[in-house]
Amino acid sequence: MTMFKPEIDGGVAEAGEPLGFRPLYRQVKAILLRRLSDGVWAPGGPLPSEGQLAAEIGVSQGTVRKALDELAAENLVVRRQGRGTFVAEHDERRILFQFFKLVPDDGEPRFPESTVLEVTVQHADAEERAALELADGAQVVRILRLRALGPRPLIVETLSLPHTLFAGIETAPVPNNLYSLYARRYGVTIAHARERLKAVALSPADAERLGAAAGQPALRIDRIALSLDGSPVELRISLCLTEEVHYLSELR
Amino acid sequence: MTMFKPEIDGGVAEAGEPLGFRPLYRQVKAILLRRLSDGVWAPGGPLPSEGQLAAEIGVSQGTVRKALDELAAENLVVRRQGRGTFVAEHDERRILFQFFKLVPDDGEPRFPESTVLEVTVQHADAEERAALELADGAQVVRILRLRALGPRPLIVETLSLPHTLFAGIETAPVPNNLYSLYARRYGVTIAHARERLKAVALSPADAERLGAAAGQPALRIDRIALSLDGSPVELRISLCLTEEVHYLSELR
DNA sequence: AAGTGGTCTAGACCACATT
DNA sequence: ATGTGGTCTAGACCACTTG
Repeated sequence: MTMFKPEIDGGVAEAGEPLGFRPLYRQVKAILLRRLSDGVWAPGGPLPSEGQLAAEIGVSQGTVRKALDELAAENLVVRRQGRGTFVAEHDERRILFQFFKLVPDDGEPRFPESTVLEVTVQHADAEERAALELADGAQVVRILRLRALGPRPLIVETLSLPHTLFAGIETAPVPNNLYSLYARRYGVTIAHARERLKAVALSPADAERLGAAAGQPALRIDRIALSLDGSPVELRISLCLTEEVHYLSELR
Repeated sequence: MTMFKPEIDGGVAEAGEPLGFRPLYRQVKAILLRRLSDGVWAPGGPLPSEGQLAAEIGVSQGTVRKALDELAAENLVVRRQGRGTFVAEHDERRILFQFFKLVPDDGEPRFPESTVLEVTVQHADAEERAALELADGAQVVRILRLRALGPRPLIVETLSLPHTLFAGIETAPVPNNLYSLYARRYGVTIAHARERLKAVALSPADAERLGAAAGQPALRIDRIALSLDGSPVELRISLCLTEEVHYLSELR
C-alpha cells in the first residue's frame, strides 16, 4: 500500500498544463503513464483492475476510470469489457490503423513487406540531430529498406535511430515490424508520430531502387516518432510511388 | 416537457453499432445530434445547460454530460467552463486546426487567401457522382480557385457541390471561408472529411495557373467533406506546390 | 458463479465567468 | 451572488468473459 496523498501532487507537472489546478485523475494518469514508461507491465499484459488501482492509489474507482479512459483514448492501453485493461501492443492491426496511412486505391489496407538494403552506424547529420534532439557527434543507426504491397517496390525508406537507445540493433536481422521490436527488446514504446508530406521528383539513385524513372513525382513522408515520454526516437524518411496507392488522412 | 422514456429507444439506430444494447447516453447524443442537424440552435449559439437538458429529456445530468463530452470530442460542440456549451463554428481557428493541413516549412499555420477563377453549374461527371453519391444527370456547382499563403499562388483547387443542396450559391461572390457560408446560408454543417493524397506531375494548364513548370511534382489532395448526418456534400481537389510548405499529419 | 469493465444515478464540492 | 461546466465520490446495476 503506497501512502500516496492525492491532496496536492506526487507526480511531475505535464507540458502545457494551465498550472494552478491539477485534477486528481490527471495525477493518477501521470502515475500510470510513469509505470507504463518504466515497463512495470509487459506489452500486451494486463493492468491491475480498476478497483485494485483505486485502493492502492487511494482514490475512488471513478477517478481511476477517468484516467484509464484517457490513456485508452490515446491508444496506450486497451480496455476489454469483462476481461480487463491491457498495455497496448504494436501488432499489425494497430500499426495499420494508427501508423501506416498508405492504402491501395482499390482494396483494403495491408501491411507491407520490407527488404533491407543497408544497415550502418554513423555520426548523425544536421537533419538527424535536429529531429532526434541529439548532441554534436552523437551516433545513429541508419536502416535503408524497400517496402512493397505487391510484387513491385513502392517505398524506399531511410530510418535513423539514436545509437544510445538502440545499441546493438545493427547486429541482428531487422524484422518487418520495427515498433514491436523497439518495445520488446529496448523498452521503447512509440506513442505517436508527426508526419510532414511533400511532393518531390525522384533522384536517379532512388528511382533505380524503385525501378522507376528519375524525375518522376513521389510522395516524401518525413516522420518523427515519439516515445511515451514525448522524446523523439525515430526519424523515418519515405519516398513513395503513388500511382496505385494513396495516403489517407482523416480530418475529425 | 417531452415525455421521452429512456427505457428502450426514441432515436434512430447509429451506423456500426453492435445492435443489442444501446446505452442511454448514446440515445441522448443522437437526440442532440438531431437537433444540431436540424439547426435548433444557431451556429456559435449556446445550448441549454446540462441541468436543463437532463430535466427535459428525463435522465441524470451525468448522462447528458457524457453525451455532450462525446460531441465535444468530435468538435461539434464547444464547452467553456463557467459559460456554457456552444454550437461549434467554422471560424478560422477551427479550420486551421481541423481542416487546413498545409503549413509553411518554417512558421505558423496561416489561413490562405483565395482568388476565384471560375464558377459554373454543370452535369456531374462520373467522379463527382461517385464521390457525392449523386444520381445520373444531377447537377453540380464547380468552383475553380487559386489559393496563396504569400505573394505566389500555391494551390489550384476545384470544388464540386451538389446543386440541390447549394442552389443559388453560384450567383453570389464566393467568400474565403466556405464552410462558414455553408452553415450560415444553407444549414449544412461540415462535420469531418477524408483526404486522399498523391504525388502527381503538373499538367500544362495547372502549371500555367500556378506560374510553375509543366511536369513539376505537386501534391494532389482529394477531399470529400461530410455533413453532420454523414452524407458527402463537397468534393475538393487541390494541387499544391510543396517547395516551401508541407502537409502536416499527426498520428495519435 | 465470480470478476471485469460499462452505465446510470445522486449529491457535494470546486473552478470559472458574469452580473 | 448566481449560474455554468468540471471533479470526485459511493453505490447499484448491467454486459461481457472466463472458469
